Amino acid sequence: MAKEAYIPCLLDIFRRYGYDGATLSKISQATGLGKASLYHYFPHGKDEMVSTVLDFLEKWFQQNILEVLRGQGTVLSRLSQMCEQVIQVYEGGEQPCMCAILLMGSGRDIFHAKVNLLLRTWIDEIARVLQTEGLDQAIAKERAEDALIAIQGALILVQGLNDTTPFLRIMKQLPQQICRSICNI
Amino acid sequence: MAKEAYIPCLLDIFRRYGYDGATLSKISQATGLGKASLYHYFPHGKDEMVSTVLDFLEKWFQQNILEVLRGQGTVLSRLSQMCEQVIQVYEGGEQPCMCAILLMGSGRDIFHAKVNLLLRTWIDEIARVLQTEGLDQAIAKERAEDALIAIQGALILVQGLNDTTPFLRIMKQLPQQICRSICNI
DNA sequence: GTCTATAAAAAGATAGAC
DNA sequence: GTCTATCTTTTTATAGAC
Repeated sequence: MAKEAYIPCLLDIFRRYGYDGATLSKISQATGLGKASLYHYFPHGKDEMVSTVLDFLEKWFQQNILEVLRGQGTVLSRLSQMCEQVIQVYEGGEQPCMCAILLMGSGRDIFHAKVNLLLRTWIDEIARVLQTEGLDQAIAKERAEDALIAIQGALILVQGLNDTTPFLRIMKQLPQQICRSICNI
Repeated sequence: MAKEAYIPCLLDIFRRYGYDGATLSKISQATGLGKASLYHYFPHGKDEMVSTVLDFLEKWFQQNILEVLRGQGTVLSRLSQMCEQVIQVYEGGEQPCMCAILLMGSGRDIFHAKVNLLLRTWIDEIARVLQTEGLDQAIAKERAEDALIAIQGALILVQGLNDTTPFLRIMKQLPQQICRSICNI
């Protein structure tokens, strides 16, 4: 069995318990693998598991977010496609964001650089899309930040309220919201 | 020394390391108290420390957020005052939110009810303020949710970017944003 | 109230059989 | 590749002296 097969399970565990809360015992139980087997796949232990999951998510991000933003169609259409992907990956708001998870707790020191890069890349790409449609550079960057703030904030609130409604509402409104001066002129 | 004296230090530790990452060793080092002394103040261990911190934050929230929202002045002025308090408590975006911290990790199971109540209370109070100024009930609730989403999302983004600028920008824009149809008519 | 010392439990990690 | 067994380290918790 290839170690990639365990990524969905690992992702689930880390999102559920966080970096510090995801103990090897829990991971062992969830994957059905003994601790020794886990070290066979991931010689450097938990950190390597997180790294593997992050690499997977980065690839997913490249293929499903960046690709869509760089693709064909109007700005509005591209942002809508992005939002659909976002809804998918967070399972309609049921799942927290791995980036946020890693920023809370002692995993922060280890993985901050990767999370930082991913967030900046995302912001830059949204801003680029808005700019190509004539939006001022500074405004475009702020709008892109606003988009990520809305996504991350909605995911947090939804976790706290135990109700995904606000997340789905925000995702529905986001495309119009972000390119408002472009569409409304 | 009363145990209340250690609350700021405990708050700092939990915000920095999260529930699972905040070990007794770290807490011992940060407070300058031996482990046995910690159990003298908090017989039930870490959970009681978190509970004490949460009680403190709840009181702060009552006195500095709810009080302001229920106070004198225009809607815009009250929301502005709220935002100033928010900037204070999160130290201009440097500090993460204790609610978000507790929602990520295994502390979630223990403290979710308290976090949930606090978030709902906050939303309800903002919505109430907007309603008294004639805003439709459903819209007011969505706007209140939007406010918390903006705050929480900005705090996450700022942690990821290591730059508090977006948080301060969001806080500056928030009052106008939230009561826009009231002010713009 | 604070400490030292220590115990008990859990987590992280490895050796070696199959 | 997976396991049992074991080991080390860390974490949690307590007893008892001062």
